[in-house]
Amino acid sequence: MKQQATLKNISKMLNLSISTVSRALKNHPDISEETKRKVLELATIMEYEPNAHAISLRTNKSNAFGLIVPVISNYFYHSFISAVEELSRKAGYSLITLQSSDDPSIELDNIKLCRLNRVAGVFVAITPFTQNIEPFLKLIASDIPVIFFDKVPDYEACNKVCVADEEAALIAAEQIVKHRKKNILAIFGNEGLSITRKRLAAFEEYFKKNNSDGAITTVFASSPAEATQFVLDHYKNKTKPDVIFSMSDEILTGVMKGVQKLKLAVPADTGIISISNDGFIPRLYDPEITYVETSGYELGRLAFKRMMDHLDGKTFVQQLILSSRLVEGGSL
Amino acid sequence: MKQQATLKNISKMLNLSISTVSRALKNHPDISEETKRKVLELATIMEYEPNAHAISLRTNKSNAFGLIVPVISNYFYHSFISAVEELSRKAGYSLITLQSSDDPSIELDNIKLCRLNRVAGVFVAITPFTQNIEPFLKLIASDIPVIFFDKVPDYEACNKVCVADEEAALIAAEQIVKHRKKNILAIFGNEGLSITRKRLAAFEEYFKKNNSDGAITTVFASSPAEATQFVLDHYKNKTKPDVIFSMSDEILTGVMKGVQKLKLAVPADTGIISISNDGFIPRLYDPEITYVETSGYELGRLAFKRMMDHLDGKTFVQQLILSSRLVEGGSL
DNA sequence: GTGAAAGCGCTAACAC
DNA sequence: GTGTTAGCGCTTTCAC
Repeated sequence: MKQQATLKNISKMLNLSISTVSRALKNHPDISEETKRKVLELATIMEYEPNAHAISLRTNKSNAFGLIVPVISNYFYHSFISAVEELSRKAGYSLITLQSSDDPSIELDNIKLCRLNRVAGVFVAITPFTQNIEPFLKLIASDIPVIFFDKVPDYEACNKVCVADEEAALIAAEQIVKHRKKNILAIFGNEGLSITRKRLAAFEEYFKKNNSDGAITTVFASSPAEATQFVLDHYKNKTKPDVIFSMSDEILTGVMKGVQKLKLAVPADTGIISISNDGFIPRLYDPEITYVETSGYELGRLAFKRMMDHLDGKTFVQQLILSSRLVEGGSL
Repeated sequence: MKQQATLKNISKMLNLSISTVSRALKNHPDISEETKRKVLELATIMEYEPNAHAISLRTNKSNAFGLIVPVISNYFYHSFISAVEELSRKAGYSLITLQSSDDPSIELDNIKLCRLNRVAGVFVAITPFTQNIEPFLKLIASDIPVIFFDKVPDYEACNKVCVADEEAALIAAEQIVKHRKKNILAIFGNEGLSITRKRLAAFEEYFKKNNSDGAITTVFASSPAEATQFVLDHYKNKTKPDVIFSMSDEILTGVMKGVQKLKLAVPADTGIISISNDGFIPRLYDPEITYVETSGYELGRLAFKRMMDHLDGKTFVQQLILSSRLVEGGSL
């Protein structure tokens, strides 16, 4: 194995001191042009690359961010990860990706790993079961900024970036009313999640205010299969729904399976509208499903910007909300 | 900000030398029980955590793996990443995830990053445009093992783990013959990719040997939209295909959109069979699509095992193939 | 304009 | 059983 290029052995070869070489490579004004030239030349030949660990040790900071998500293989998170990775690399940082598998104790391990690696900052979406956010506050106290995204704690005094859950539900409700649908089957996700509660509240609120004559049937599906079953059940009734609202991509996959099973024509037999991450799922069908986008990729960009601002000294607490937008398919 | 617990300041507080503290924490037999007890107690109180960078600097190895993929948001790779992350964490390693965005020059940067961070090993799926694998060979020469997966170079003398492309296509062909389909529309991906060539060759080979009376129409779609178009075109003909073979999840999404547009009944009007990563896409439809699985998650497990074996000294070159299996839906 | 030395946190060879 | 020392690669202060 070829020996590593270090300041030490470059300096030896040129009969210079280590510090001179270091300064030459940093283009320090003290060093003569002649010396700089020689050093640079040899460094290039030897493919000198500074040792990241040595630098991290000195500065007690690494050139890496930590990113903790409940699961990587998720409709939403891999878009987020993709965005953050891209921006991190461009800014000269690496990204350490960690998943908690919805387990708070693994999450705790992951926090510890971030601390061990003295990461420059942490992006985190907490698990549905995370109760205690003390460990995160301790990270912050150790001078490691934490940006919560998507699944954020209720605790106020921390940096958060979220998609506009209320707004997304509201836009969907608006569309339903605009298309004069009267008999709505609204399928939400797990009732315990705050995302469900928020979207549900906004959805119902809108109808209370704007459409007293529409009948809403609200159900909660904790899996796509349950969503399918709800569709099958409700279209057996005499009074069939004329539109299905789906809270998420995951629910939508279940809904569409039901729709296919019953061979319902969309939008003739029933309208469909969904909230979706990047529109991947809604675009799988024909006609494409009309959806309200809450983009993981965009959220990643927003979170990254917040992180960099924080590192630039804008350390005040901020809670950012990413706007949603309607993408028309042919399903309404 | 609270001061970090280090060996140095623990030793000061106990009036011991740094090395004694170090040894006590490592449960070294030389150290007296009494001392060990005292040290351990204080270390716990102070929440001592060894500095990963200091250790990496000494050993010139870090506790992290590098993982380079063309894109994170991909049908296949995020399952792979998920598996490798999980196993890495359990083995005490972190995972640095990097994406090359299908750009060899970014890939080069990523390799460099792995080297700077002195990662313990690298998992890599190369971009479709990677010509020069010298940089990877240099990593290996610097004592950093490289495991190629999925998209691997033609170069022989390196460690590779792949899904069984030939076998997968063969199993699919077998099913088509078994179901007595005679008029086959076979849709493959980008003709330039080796994965396409392999699957195509195995597919055609099988029919040449086993079913001289079946008519195969082979087309290449470089996007789901093109696949959709192929379906629309071929079902306008007098002699309609009685089965569609789709080479990948990506193609399948396009195929199914065409099938929905034409309101073809599956399997009555046409059979469908696909090769798929984890079955996520095939299971979205009703009936569920019969597919041959080439699991990214399983491939991740295999690659990780190979990496650990390599680190354990089994450094010989190996090329591993992950078997495929048939998962029956109701589409044939 | 250049060099010597200290120190980041940790480990291990070598005293005693 | 414990301490001293040197060194991993780098930066920076202080000398000259």
